[in-house]
Amino acid sequence: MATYTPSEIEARWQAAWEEAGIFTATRSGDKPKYYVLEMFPYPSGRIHMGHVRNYTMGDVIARYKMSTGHNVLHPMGWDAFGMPAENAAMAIGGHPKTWTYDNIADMRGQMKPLGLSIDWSREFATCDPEYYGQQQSLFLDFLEAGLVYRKNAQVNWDPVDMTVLANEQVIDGKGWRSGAEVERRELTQWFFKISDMAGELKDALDGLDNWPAKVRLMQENWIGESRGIDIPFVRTDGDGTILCYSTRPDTMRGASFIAVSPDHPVAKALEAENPDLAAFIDECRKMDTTEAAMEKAEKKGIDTGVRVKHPVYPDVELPVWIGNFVLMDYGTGAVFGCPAHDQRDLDFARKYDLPVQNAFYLPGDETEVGTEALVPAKTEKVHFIDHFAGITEVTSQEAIDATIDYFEAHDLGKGQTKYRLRDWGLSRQRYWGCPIPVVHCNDCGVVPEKKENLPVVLPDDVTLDIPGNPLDRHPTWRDTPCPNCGKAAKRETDTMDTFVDSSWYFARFTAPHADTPTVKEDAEYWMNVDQYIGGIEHAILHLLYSRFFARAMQITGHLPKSAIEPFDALFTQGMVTHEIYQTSDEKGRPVYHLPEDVTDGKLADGTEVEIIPSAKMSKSKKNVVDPLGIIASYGADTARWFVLSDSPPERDVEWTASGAEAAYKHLARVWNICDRIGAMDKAASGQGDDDLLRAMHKTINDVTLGVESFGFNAAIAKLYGFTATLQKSKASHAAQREAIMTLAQLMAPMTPHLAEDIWAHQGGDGLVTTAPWPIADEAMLKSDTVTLPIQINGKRRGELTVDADLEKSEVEKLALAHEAVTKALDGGTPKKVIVVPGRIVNVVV
RNA sequence: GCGGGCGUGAUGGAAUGGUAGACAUAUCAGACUUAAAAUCUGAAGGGGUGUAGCCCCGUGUGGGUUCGAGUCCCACCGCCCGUACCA
Repeated sequence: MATYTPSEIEARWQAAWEEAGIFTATRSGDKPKYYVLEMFPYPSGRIHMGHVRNYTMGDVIARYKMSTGHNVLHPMGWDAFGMPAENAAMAIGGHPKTWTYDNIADMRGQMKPLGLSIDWSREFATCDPEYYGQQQSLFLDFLEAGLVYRKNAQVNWDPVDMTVLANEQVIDGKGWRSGAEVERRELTQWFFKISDMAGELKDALDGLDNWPAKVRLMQENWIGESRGIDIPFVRTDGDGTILCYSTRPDTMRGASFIAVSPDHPVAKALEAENPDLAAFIDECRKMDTTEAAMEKAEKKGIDTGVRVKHPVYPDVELPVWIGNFVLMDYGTGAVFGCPAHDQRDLDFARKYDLPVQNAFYLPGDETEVGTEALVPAKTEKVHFIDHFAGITEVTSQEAIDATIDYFEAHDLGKGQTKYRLRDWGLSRQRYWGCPIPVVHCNDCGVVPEKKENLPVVLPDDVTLDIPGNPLDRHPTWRDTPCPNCGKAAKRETDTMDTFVDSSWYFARFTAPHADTPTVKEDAEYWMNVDQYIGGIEHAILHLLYSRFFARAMQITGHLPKSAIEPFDALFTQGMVTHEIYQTSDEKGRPVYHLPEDVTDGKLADGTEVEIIPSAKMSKSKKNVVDPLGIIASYGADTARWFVLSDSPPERDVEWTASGAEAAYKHLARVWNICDRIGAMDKAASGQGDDDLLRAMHKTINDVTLGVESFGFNAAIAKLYGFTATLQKSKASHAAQREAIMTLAQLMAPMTPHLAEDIWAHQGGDGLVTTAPWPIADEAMLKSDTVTLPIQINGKRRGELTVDADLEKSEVEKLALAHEAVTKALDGGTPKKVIVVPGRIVNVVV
């Protein structure tokens, strides 16, 4: 008897697919198109089981759609710019470009043996000048359309290394390399005007029916639409007004102070003359720039001495404080504090001994606020105290609306809809990114590079041995004639955020080598992405930026209007998690190690590593398994089968060696069944043909539903069950042959090589990959009888087997006659009987 | 801090509000074998008991809605993701 030898089978069928060219996507009118895309990988150097799982899922969908008569586009590329390449260059020498392209070659080589149905002719890396040159062209179009602008923004500044740090490089407020206390520094930077589209981006979420509800909710909260009011507070020193934004103007009676951001013009103006304020503002600038750090920091403030008039009670004066918790980017950078009805304001007021006064009570409970702010739901009715707009007992929401009306009527303020979403800062003070194609000219100012001069190519002759952006100190690259006047000028040395690269790659895949960003016919044919698959960690930023880009590309004529929501369906798979292995160098700085270099918590030289359960780590304490080792031992089909069967796609993946072994054994079992059926007497009669075929149609139905709903693990469980049935079957050759060929088809999206081999072995027509998906016969799915559990008071007490189409009343009669029921009733009558046809009977006694 | 999610046997997990633990791993028993491996068959949530049966408990904790809750609601605990310069 022959044995299952995946290495031989897999190489053979991959060659067959290649020769048939079936994964090369071309526009054609006779089939519906289907574009399936997995979030493209960062070329870190080695693929891991998480990648295998991600791309196998996409491959299952792509292959399934191919066999259901679709013209499938399934491309692959590389998100190739970013910090790790620069870090590698600093740590081990060499050039980011070499490191990146070497990694891409390695990873491509590791990916190909998986037998993915990828159209490799469309492959590109975002660091290819052919790609980022088109990105520069897009940038110039966005600039012309008014979608890009410059403004000052703060960055983390390392005063020792004299460089800008990413948030990730700031650890407990200190630079990761230098250990120096990080400061904030203001730079002029480029921004995309995403905030102009905030309302639209929020409203369009409603139409994304095939996105997970949690992602839509996260985006909605992130965009953060709020209805409130801008209220100018008049300064008592006659020096104009301070504009505050509030979503709770109804609590105005309880206002006891104004708090402005340390970056607010009022604060900046006073900084020069007041050393105490300057010291406080300076302290605020020591904090790193992340929202989490700001929110978790102790709430502090300082009185500026400035006073404003209460807009409703002009006799009341409110002090103006600088608060470290007020964000300049949100609202107007100034708020009024109402301690009685906001916990943060209350804590602040108690700390600095500011007045606390209720604006309302709960009806019938006139307790003054103590240590806990009174913040009932906006839908709850509250009793207002002496409200200026004349309202008494209404809900907070009604009070807010009435107050805004009152303020507008009396010209005290203006109702505003604001968003939490800020503009997208795209400037990065780094080398390994897409150069921003503008030139700074002393005479003409900021001048866009001419399109015919694109791409602005990154120079290769740089070194990363000293911190900072080497483009800043490049001897010649920076010097360039002004595109406008021709005089000597200097290039912008900032590069683009890598999120820009990943915000339109899906559109580029439709015409990956065109000399324009997109090609109309291709974009119109292939867009949208029908199924997008990726990690939940991208739920907000990447997906929101891509949605913005699709709109901006539509405005600038690079995408059709139909593609402004570029992803029709989204599936978020579980995280790719890792342990981090760390040691320290002589200066106490962290050094990281690959899992394959760590054995029992030690390096080869015996050094113990610290295992950090930080950001993205492995749930299990086991090391990360190299997919190549698995493929070498068991074959790609085993790896694919296991990563799909192990856990539900939306959860984190965990590898177990025994699971892989079991997957291999199962595939070998299927192969052996195929072998046995091939050797059967073709003419011999058998028993149980009908049972086998019924089981087969049930399995077709279950697996089809499973694949369509991303229930891959459940689909595989059904395939296990059907394999066991087939294994024990004594049916005729014809029935068993039909069963094994159907089994091969159902397994084909997951284990395509094995499926092809079985298909060929049984004399199937052509390739199983292109064979039409089997269709379940409805008539074979129905069964004549059904077994219903009988519950008494919700607890299972017996069961009843009845004809499937028996009347409800008849079922009830039979149930009441059941021994367990008569015993429980003890001669009495039931309070209630619930019969759910085909499901359950519940008797309440 | 804030926003979102998750929590079920020894383990990964299954379960349109309707028999909790499918399927798989590990375990145990049996068949085959001189033996082992491989393969095949079967058992198995915990506890009790009169042991082919029956009863009690059981899906992080505590409440609630319902004829019926792993599933829906509220509160809490733990973990994970995001938090705008990691990708």
